[in-house]
Amino acid sequence: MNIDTEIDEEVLPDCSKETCPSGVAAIRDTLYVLNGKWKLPLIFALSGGPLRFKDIQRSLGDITPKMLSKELKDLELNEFVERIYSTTPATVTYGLTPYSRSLHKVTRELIDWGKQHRQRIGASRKSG
Amino acid sequence: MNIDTEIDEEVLPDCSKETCPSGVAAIRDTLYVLNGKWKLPLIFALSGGPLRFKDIQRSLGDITPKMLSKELKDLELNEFVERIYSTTPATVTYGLTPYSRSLHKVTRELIDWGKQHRQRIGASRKSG
DNA sequence: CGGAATCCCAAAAGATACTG
DNA sequence: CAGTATCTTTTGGGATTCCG
Repeated sequence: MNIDTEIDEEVLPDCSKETCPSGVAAIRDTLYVLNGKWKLPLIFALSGGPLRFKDIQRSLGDITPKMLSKELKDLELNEFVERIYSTTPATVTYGLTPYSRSLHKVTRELIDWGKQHRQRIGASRKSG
Repeated sequence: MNIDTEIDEEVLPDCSKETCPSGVAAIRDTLYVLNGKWKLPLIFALSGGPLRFKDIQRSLGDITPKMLSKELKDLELNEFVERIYSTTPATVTYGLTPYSRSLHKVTRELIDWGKQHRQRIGASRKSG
């Protein structure tokens, strides 16, 4: 726990210009911010309303507290998630920011695709 | 290059049941198949038509041949990409399968979001 | 050009234990 | 409950070399 908590993250990768076509660049931008195994599931888990640390953990199934803690910090930095302090009783919950709502269609498509893909896998495993 | 080329990958993670809500599970399913830095950009890069190895490399900007080779294999296994052999001249290209088209809306949303996010970042860096 | 083989490093992620 | 600290393992990914 040092004083200035050095944050040297780049905002976005440098694949923006003529190095790669704009579509590829845009996808890479998105993936850069939403990278890893947990960020999107976590954001979706909060879409029903703010949750406490332990409840998020349960929603995600098997994330370790260390990972969850780190991911929450990342998402706070990128303004997708905010801590909500409440007194009586003194608890902290994590909720989505307005900006995170811009991800709604992304998560929607990911869910839809995941569902149909699982069906496909199930079907193909039966039929051969 | 051994004989049986052991493939022990699980088709999908086991977060499917009551352990986590269906939306979270579906997102995790999707992310499990499309994980990493390169798969989605790669699929999108091929959406304009089949490309050769070197051309894909150029499209993605800076992927190493080793990574590209690995990612192409992964995507072949999951039936998103297929090799296309052509004679006269003898070349190999990589093209999208019909199934990969089911990802169209996903990539569309990722691109849209990436573009608007980059704008937002640019704007906020100027104003604040 | 189209890759495969090898080596190496950094980041991601998991296990476990611990504190307020 | 809400995290933090340490440690270990796994994966991602780059550099380089080599071969058909």
